[in-house]
Amino acid sequence: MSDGPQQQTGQSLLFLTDEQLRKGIEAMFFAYRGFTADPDRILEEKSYGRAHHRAIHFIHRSPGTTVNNLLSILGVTKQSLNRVLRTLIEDGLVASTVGKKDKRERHLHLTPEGAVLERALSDAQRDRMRAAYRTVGPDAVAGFRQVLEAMMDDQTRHHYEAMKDRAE
Amino acid sequence: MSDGPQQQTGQSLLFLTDEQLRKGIEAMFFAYRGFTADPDRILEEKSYGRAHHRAIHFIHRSPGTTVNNLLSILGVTKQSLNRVLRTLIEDGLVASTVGKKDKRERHLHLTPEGAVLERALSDAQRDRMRAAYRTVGPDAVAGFRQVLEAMMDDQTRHHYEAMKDRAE
DNA sequence: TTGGAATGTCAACAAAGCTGACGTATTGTT
DNA sequence: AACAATACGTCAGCTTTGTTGACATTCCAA
Repeated sequence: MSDGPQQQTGQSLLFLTDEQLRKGIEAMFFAYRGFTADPDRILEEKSYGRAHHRAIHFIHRSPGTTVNNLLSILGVTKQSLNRVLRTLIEDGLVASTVGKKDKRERHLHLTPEGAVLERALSDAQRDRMRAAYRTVGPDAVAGFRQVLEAMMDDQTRHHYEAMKDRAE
Repeated sequence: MSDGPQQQTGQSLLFLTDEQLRKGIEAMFFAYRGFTADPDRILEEKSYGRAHHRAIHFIHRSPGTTVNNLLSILGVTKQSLNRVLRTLIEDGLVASTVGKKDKRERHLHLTPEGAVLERALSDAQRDRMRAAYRTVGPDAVAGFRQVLEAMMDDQTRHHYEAMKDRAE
């Protein structure tokens, strides 16, 4: 064969070789380390971990969200999330208020102090992202986002889409 | 101002807004879950974890690598890696042989059985990657790789580059 | 009104990271 | 030859963050 099993519509399928895919896999692995490195440094000072960061991020994104909702976004068990939330509440970074309609629910908000940490974390993470984006330009960034979205699970993509256009 | 602080060379900087960057951050977070989901399922059956997967992957990539080298690629402590390596060796997936030139070193290889698991894991991970790549096309994939590479730490990028073109 | 479903909390355990200390074999240096 | 440095393995103990199981509270529907 000269062009692979699929019908070629004029463009090469060389980007689908195992070798190319393996490079993508390794790039993803190594890049994720960079992605978390800067916030990790800030978190370490305060003795928090990535789980705290994720909780803070999505509470900031969806103020008033319930524990259950946060659970399904983060994809962990409620017991695991609860431990993190408890410390954040004790430390005064997150406020938990009993639901008005349904008293079983707890609505979560960042306190002013929590918002300060959120800002520090997301600034750090955005700085690296911005530098990368600026280096490669808008077309590459568009491709980046397309691949990531195509890589998500359907359920996960649902969460992502739901949040995506909320504030634009 | 009408066009932002930087000098515009004709193209918009809208892709550098905080909002766009936040979307990229969330896309990265959600996509990484998809990225690991398929191998995770296979690993769970065998009571292994992601740490085992990473070790197997890079031993496959660099047959005969030493423990020290693997350590610096993975970015963990030797105690942590050793725990994983020990179980893989006990289970007969990895072979550790004393170095010929330097007898202090141990050279790591996958056994045939280890290669079988490696293949299963990377097939699963590649399938998803391939589907994503195919959906978005080669230009988007090129952008994806560019952004990931720009996001890495310098040290990490060094490991990535060193491995990148070994087999093409 | 009562029993089941939903929401959230507490307890105990496991995986996988970490530091620190130490032993052993080997290599390199003085 | 003596000594320091390197590579590796291991023990002990700690932290973060995931898990399952048991339980209290609240809501809703039969």
